[in-house]
Amino acid sequence: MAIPDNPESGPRRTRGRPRGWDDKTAQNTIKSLDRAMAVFDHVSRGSGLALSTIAAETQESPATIYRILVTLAGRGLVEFDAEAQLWHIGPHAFTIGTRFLRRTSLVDRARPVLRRLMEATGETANLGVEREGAILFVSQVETHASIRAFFPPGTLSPMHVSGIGKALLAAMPQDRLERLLAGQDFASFTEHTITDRDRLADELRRIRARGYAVDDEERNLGMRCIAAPVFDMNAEAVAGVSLSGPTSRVTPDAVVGLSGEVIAAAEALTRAIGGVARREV
Amino acid sequence: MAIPDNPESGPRRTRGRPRGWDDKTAQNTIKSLDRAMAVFDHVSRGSGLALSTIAAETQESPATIYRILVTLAGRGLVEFDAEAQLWHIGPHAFTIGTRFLRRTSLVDRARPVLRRLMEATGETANLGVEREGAILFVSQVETHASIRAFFPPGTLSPMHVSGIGKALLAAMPQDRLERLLAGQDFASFTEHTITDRDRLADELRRIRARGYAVDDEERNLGMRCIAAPVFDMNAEAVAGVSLSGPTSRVTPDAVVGLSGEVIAAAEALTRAIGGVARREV
DNA sequence: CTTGTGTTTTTCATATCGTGAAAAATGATT
DNA sequence: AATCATTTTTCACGATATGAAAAACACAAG
Repeated sequence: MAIPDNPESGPRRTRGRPRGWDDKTAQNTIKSLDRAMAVFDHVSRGSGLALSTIAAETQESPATIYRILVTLAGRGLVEFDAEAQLWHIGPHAFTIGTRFLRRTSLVDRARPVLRRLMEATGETANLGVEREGAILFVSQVETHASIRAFFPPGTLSPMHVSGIGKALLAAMPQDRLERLLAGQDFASFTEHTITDRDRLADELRRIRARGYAVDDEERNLGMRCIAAPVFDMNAEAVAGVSLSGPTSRVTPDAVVGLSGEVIAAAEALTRAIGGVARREV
Repeated sequence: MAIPDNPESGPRRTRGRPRGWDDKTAQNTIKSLDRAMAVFDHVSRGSGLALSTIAAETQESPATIYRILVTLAGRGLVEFDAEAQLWHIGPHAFTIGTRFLRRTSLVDRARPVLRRLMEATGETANLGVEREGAILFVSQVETHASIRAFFPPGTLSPMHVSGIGKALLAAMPQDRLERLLAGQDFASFTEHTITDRDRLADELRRIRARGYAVDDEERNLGMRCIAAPVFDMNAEAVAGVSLSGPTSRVTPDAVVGLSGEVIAAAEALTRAIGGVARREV
């Protein structure tokens, strides 16, 4: 299967581009609009909020909140439950929000995240998804170092020997986990491969606890791998981000520091595809 | 919109309710906010709009548009594609929008059911609810097959051309059915679309008899769909589960077998949300 | 390299319009 | 009825959103 990895392409009619498009330009924001959006966000989080509650929690005057809500309600972005006198997120917010899906491709969104991760750490960054009980590596940004982990996009790997695979297994509901493992034969690749079901269960517990998985020469001798899960809109783990490098650089000591970067990248990607992390649910 | 709302839900201290909550109170709206939301909506509709385009189409000054966009971008509601210099809907809009679905546990409960249905049949499984006389597809588990039915969550479809729509119509009390159909124009999508009121009545009788509905290329040529209704605690059909796939796989012969799976899934979901099927009443 | 063109930002002076305090309205509670 | 806890509305003020125009910018053409 060819992985469509289209780097820079398409129309490029760039004119009048400003220099810094970081967030320094955040001086030109409209204050009142920003505050209104904060209220919008707040309402969407809660499940039925009273006007007074919102006012208190957002530190705004009830009058202001009232006008914001009425305005948003006029466009269906929020909704008023007249029975219970509570404000909810409205249907049109859903309609607008789902329009985002039209242009979301996990792979495209992952590129900048992977690049940043590689640049921050100097190691090869990977993106993998689950396909038929195995991990399919779909995208990658390679390090510049001459000694590097190498496995091209398109590679398939059993779940129990890949960092991403273990990260996904650890983030999975129990029943689905069991169904997936039922079809596995726990093939051994190196002397470090986990081939025992109980040891894997232990490992998954550990992964859940610390938030990232490590493939410690379980697939290839001399290669270590750190991975974290990416969640979709349903808080289901749909992909994993990983960092892979030679054991000489990715030492057990280094893993601790690198894991932070990997987790941050996974979280950034989760946000970029409109996902929500398990714990936010 | 008939999504079962959990009646428990927090404080119910209803006081100081206003009289008319129609739209007469739309005098208290905030002008600038409303205009900003119009821009937001506009951006979400388009697929990549230039600042100048938005300004022209919304009749606002470029400067204003710029500030609105920068503000919204600060919250991830819109996004700026620096390559192409185009504005898009942002990931956070999606995040907020999907929170609409949390108002009901229906979607959450449906996930495992849909997944199992997909795995059992190999075809894409969908969940839809009725909203304003149309079917809103709110959740989906896609098949892995490369030839697949595709319509993203958030899609709206007239009731008479969707399997779920017909299943819901068939499970509806007569008076509500008539009220709903009154507002329909029976738009035709393919040569198989049912555009005649009497033929639809026949079809609904057939659906009631066998317990499932079939969309036989009535919406999209080459796509067949099998659907069954999901009931809430009041034995009202509040949602539908469907299976959709290409006519090459979902043949008339296959429909018989698949329908059993669909009905089972719908019944499982009915149980999962504490509903009761019509006949159990 | 210089000039020209179609963009996108920033500046700035102006009056619009959003704001909060407080009063009025409203329905639940006693 | 009277009281209370909310939610609307009113009102006067000044913060701030606004559009025009100028500046900054990228690219194309000369």
